Amino acid sequence: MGTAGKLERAPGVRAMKPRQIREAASRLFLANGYGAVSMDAIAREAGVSKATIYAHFADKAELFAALVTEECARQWPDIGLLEAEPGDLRETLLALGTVYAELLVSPKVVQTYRMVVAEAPRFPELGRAFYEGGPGLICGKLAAYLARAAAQGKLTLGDARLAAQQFLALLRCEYHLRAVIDLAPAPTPAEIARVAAAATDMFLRAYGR
Amino acid sequence: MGTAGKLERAPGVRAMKPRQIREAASRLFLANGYGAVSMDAIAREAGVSKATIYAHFADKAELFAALVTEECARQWPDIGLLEAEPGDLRETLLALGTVYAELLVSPKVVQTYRMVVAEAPRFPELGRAFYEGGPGLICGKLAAYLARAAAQGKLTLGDARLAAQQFLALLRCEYHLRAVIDLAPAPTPAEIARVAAAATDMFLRAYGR
DNA sequence: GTCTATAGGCCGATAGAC
DNA sequence: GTCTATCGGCCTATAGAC
Repeated sequence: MGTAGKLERAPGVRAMKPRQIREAASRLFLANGYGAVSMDAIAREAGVSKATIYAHFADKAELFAALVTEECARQWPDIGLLEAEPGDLRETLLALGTVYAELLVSPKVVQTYRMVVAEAPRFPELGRAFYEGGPGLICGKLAAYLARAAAQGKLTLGDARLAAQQFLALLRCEYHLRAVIDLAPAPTPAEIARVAAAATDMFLRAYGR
Repeated sequence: MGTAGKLERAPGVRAMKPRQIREAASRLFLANGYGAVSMDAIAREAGVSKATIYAHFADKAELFAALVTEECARQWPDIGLLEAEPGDLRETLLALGTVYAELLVSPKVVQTYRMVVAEAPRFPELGRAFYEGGPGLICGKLAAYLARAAAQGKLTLGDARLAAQQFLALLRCEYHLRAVIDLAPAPTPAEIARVAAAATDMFLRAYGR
């Protein structure tokens, strides 16, 4: 590491420019949208020349699609609690509900959602990437979890997938809408907790035993 | 009408160009987004010169804001059934649910939503216009309706506003998300009916007596 | 791989005639 | 009010040196 051979480079420095480009472009696109961001602006923000960008990405559309797709896969963590065997149902739903309701109004997710919605007609792959990396993924896991809980007699349900969609819809609620159309203010943690509790209550009153 | 005086014009012809501009711009913005539509394209589509557009609108941003704001106020009809005295609750919720769930995936509403979401950070007035002309309006009316029904002993609820939000959230469900991110296919009328029925069921199991 | 320089086009907005 | 003509600028993308 200290003595670099002829053909070596420091690992952190290798391919540094591409990373700078990705980060700068990602930041600008998420904040300003596809149409309002120029390649000049990205080059300036990344500290490289425009030609360097074109050495790594065919054109602006490809750069945009690559970055947003990447972002879609990255921002949905922390649903491990749905993998475990169903314990106390209310507790699990409340915990999942709080995490998910919070995530749905977080700046990163809101910005990514805006990009995907705005450009979905012109970049169809973004819609699929967003859905499958986010809402679709969690909905599938929740449905499986609910089906297992039902098999254990912890609740009574007809269609597990529908029930999962309903629970997630209750978490989306008005706060998500207000966040994506920029209607302040953002919900406080207390309001998030209230929404998660209300969703859990309603869900268990409908399907609990 | 047949004999036009010196200073008269046929009423349908008066101010025809401005209307052509509005219609053409509206169509193009809704289909392609703010950034992807040029003033040249609008002029071409409207059959007028660019200078004529600038005689009626200060600049592109003002034209866009005016049209989208207009569109926001226009597309939420048919909630008269919430003004009447509460009759059969299940019937009313099911009827409202069907209309609303259908509206939420209609092309016009989906396109308007995309515009508002995409440009909300740069045109804050759009978010307010959309919310107050659409979801906010209907939520307020539904909350009032539910409160009246509760006063008549038809259901038991804590917070009417929260309950209204929950019912509307259940109607939004996954179909709205899939529509706005362009994930085909659009739900069939049968699927819409199923969603409305499921929302009504869940709501009444939670709050009905 | 990365730069500077620039091609070539389209954009928003305006001037001035009618 | 409406047009034609045009300005200055910024945009995407590339050529060519190193």
